[in-house]
Amino acid sequence: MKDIFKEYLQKYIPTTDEQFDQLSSELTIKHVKKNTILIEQDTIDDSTFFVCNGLIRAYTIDHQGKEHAIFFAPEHWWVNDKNSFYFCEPSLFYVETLEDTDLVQISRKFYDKAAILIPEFAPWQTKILHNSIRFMQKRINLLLAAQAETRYLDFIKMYPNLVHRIPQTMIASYLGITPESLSRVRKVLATKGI
Amino acid sequence: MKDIFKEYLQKYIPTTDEQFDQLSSELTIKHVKKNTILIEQDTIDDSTFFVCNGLIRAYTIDHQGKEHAIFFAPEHWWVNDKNSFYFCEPSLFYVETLEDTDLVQISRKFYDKAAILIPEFAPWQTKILHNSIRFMQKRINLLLAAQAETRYLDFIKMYPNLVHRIPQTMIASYLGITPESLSRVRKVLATKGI
DNA sequence: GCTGTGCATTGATGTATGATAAGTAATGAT
DNA sequence: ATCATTACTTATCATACATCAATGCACAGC
Repeated sequence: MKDIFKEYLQKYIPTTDEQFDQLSSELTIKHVKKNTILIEQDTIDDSTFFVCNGLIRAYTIDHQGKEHAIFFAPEHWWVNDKNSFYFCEPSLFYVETLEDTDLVQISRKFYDKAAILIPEFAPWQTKILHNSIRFMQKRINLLLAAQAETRYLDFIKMYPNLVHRIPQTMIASYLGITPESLSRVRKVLATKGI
Repeated sequence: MKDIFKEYLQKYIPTTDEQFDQLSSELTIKHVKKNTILIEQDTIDDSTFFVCNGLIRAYTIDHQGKEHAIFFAPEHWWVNDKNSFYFCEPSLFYVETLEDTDLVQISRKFYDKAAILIPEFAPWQTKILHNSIRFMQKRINLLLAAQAETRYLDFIKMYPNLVHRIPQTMIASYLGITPESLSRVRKVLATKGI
């Protein structure tokens, strides 16, 4: 399983097998059943997960008990709660598996070691952060500007292969609408020929 | 004006006057009148602005011609469009002054030079990125979970000193509601005693 | 095969917010 | 100071979406 992570790493930044071996002790393989909670809301956990296979969702629960999907993470995504991982404060959301998932648990130490060992590591992580910021800005703009149908169309365009792996209830909560509304949106789109 | 930026910098990371002088050539002082557009949507501009005094807003215009505030930036904020600044792609939004504003225009080169000259610079920037991500996640969660009144209350809590400097139309667009709705929300809150 | 449980759909009804329009207050220019 | 422009409020009506409740459907366990 670590090999998947190694290959992924080597795809983006030059990493020798020796370098990887030195970092390897900071990595833990986990095979996790569907519907397992990896990070609890309001707890402190500084680990990051790399998804080898499977699917993860991050979500919050509001005071009414309603869930709101913050993001989904399929294969080759990094998952953490910045509040907890970076700032050592209570996490803002839950992180949970939606499928049986193989993942690599990465300690905070890994980042520090990797930054020293591999010169390209830190800049690459910076790029990932920038990417995530522009992604979120796009999403905020959609939530402000577009209505349900547009948001759903954007979702299936962005994640064409996830639409059928994620329950509609959760897609609805990602879009900020109820499952009923999503169902109606889908009905309208179906008459238009998707 | 560069002194304000220098003091700000030295407050967060140890920077000698000599180090700062070496970077100074990558900084340009600008005094900009109210309502001046600094970055156009859909153009490429890799500069970052540091606000010394004044106030800036970033916003998009949708296909209906409506404006949507992405964020506001008062004194001591950094402003850029990641798409343009980091990825050299067309910017996602406009950046405009809401008040007469003094700012430092920072070139992309500044970042590279500073990272070499000052060891703490890159980690500090990483921290700013992480902070901005958790801020945006909070905002997404609010847009998904909360209704107008809660979002407005959160806004005035977050930016107590900005509420009276930003026209309500723009606050409304930040919250994802119409100015009329904001007016209604404010009326209800007024009867409750703010 | 049944039967239960969890999602998705559908319909009836309610509500927060949008759209439009018009009035008032504040701001800025001459 | 006056007038023009912009910003905010108020009112009415329209609508997208929520809520509540019922039904349908699929799959799991027995």
